[in-house]
Amino acid sequence: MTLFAGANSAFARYALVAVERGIEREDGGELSYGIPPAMEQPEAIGVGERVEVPLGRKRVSGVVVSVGGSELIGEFDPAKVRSIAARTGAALSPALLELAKWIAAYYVCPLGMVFASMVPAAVKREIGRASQVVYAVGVFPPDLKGALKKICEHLARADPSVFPLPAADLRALLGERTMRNINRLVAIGALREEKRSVVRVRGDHGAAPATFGADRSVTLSAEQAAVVNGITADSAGERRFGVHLVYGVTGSGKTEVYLRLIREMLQRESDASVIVLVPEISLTPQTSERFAQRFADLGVAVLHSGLSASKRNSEWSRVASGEARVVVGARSAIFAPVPKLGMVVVDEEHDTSYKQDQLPRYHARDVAIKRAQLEGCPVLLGSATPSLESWFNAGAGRLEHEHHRKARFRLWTLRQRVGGGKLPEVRIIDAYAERAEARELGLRDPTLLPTLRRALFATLRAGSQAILLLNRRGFATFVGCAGGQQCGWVMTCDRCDARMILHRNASLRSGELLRCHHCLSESVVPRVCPACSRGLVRLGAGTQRVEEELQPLLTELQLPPDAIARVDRDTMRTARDYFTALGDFAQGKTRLLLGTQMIAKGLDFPGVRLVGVISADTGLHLPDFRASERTFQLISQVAGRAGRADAAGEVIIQTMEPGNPAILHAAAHDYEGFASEEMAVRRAFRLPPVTRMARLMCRDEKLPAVRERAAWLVEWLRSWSNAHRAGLLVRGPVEPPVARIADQFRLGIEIVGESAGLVQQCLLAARAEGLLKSDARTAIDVDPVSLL
DNA sequence: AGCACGCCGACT
DNA sequence: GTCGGCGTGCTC
Repeated sequence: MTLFAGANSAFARYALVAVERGIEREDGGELSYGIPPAMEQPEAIGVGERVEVPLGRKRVSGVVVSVGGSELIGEFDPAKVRSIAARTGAALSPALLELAKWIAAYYVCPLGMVFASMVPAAVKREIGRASQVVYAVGVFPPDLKGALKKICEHLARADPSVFPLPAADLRALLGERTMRNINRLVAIGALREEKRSVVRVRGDHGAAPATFGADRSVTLSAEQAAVVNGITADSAGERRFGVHLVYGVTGSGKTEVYLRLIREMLQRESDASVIVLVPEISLTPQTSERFAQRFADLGVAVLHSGLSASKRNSEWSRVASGEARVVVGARSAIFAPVPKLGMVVVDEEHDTSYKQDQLPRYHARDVAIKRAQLEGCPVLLGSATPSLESWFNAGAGRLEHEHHRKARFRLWTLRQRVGGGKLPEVRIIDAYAERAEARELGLRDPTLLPTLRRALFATLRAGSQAILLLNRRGFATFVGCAGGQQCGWVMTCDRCDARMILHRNASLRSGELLRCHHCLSESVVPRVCPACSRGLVRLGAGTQRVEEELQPLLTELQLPPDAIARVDRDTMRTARDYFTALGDFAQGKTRLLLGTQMIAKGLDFPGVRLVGVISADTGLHLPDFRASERTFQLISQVAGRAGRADAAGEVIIQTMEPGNPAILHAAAHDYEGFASEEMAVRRAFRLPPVTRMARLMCRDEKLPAVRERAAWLVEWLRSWSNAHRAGLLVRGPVEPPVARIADQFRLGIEIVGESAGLVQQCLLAARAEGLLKSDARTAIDVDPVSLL
């Protein structure tokens, strides 16, 4: 014990801080810091508080995970313990802290990284927050005369609840044109100056005008009422946590069910708030407007990627203060700091955008369930095409012997469209057969085959609207030598093992360029084949190609070229572009919407009579066990856009595989049939949701290095499973379909187990051994939504 | 994630 | 002989 050891490093209290860096150690990676006594005024630092701490020569933010005495230093050299630099912002609630710990453990990721993504950057950096001087009534001195006396009489008469007031409001109240008298009153103590922290939003001129018509609270159908009443009853009483899967066909009025239940829950608990998650892409002004109108009295906050930093920060504080009791937002809105959680709604729960593809790789639906469990409230999962995970958890489509695992979700079904609307008629077109027909008609390699072409022509001529889906961007997906087999040259990316995609671009002299969709590199299109100097072919149509093919059709119909809107990632640079395109279509300004999966979701367009799927096969043969499920969902979702309300709609699906079960079931609007067939496949091959999976992806610039590391990991994981009798299946190293991206070779490892717990234990053991961590060379993905 | 320390090739 | 490559490990 050194006498002077404490001279500059001993503190009365210490804190463990999870810093927002990728520090990953077996103990979790929290670092110990001293708490300077002066910092604990007026209130002691507590668990969950956000702080800034010195780390190396930088200052980083973090969250206090525990406070205590010098025992928190552990083995670390006490002389090296530094002091917390600052307290920033409000503390995270105990439930959010607990949630963060669960995410860090379940998704095998550093706790600090979880905190980093729980609070938006704008909120952390306090963008738009300023301190504002406000005035409160002080003590009036007895012997005042003239103007000052009058002002004090005025202040005494005023409603005390309006204070403290900002300067401008105070001047207005007192009818003073300048600050002169107010400043004099401050000087003598009749008024007190205080500082208050406010978030100012630049360029915010109040709520957006309601341009989409007033939201009317309609009478519920018997089915809807049964669901609302059932869930209301189920979540009453002591144990309110429960997961409710609302499976309802498109147009069955799921949203109205959510709205009623939200109202019910908020009425039941006057201090609670509700979080509504929607896929980023469907968070349109129309969506948020519906909530904003229905819950205008309770306050609605909308969190989406299009918000300015200051707006995001102000919405966040409206949520935290309870001023907004309904929060609508995409994935990260599940971390909204509501004072008390009354319910969570996850709309379109099957949507893969709920899974974050960067660290921490969490699934917002599953985080929502965990948060609801921690806070003791119900969760609603809604979809017309539930993920097989949720379907399985709801006990639907299970075999007899699988019922020993009790259904964790309650299933609620809406089978009818509200207002008696009919589901659209779907026609499957054999693309192979119709191509022959097209050739006879003299059409050169068309993307729109005769049936769809005729239907589209008729629809547009009749003044109706149509939607065309092709889930592929660009003009052509294949640029190669016209010599075919004799030469075989194909344009590929030199940094990735993938073909480059041809994009038309009018601003270029050549009018086109090649782009790699993996590393985003670009290249000019060679004039001739670099290998043999023959010409080039451009095959495999994308949305741009369809757009070009549609132009003569529009001319024939005497429609202007802008009667069609192409909606894909290339044309929609910002959220605003997307909203504008959908808005124009909803108002009938555009007649034809052509796009990728972006157009499959979103809002209802009553004027749409025809939906065409140009190629149902695009995603069908990806080497991913969910390829069928994805295809089924995409076709079902886009087909649901046709003919709502009173008018019947038509859907035409072009495919090279007219007998494919995913396509047949989607065409028959038969989710349950599809689910039971697909579940049989998953069962036979021991794939999720029957089992649980985690996937590791190793990356390295050098191929032998990845091979060695992946092989070594596979070995270790297998021997761990054997030693612990975990029965895990470790598959790999598996070469992914694109084996090299941006000069990084990739190799995957799939870990499949009977339960999530077994898979997690294995990963945590590997991490504790120091063999596995998420870094630039290894990605850990628990419950992956894509294996590509 | 940064940023240091530390051991092997082409330069003055 | 040195300058510098990025591989490995620590940051309280």
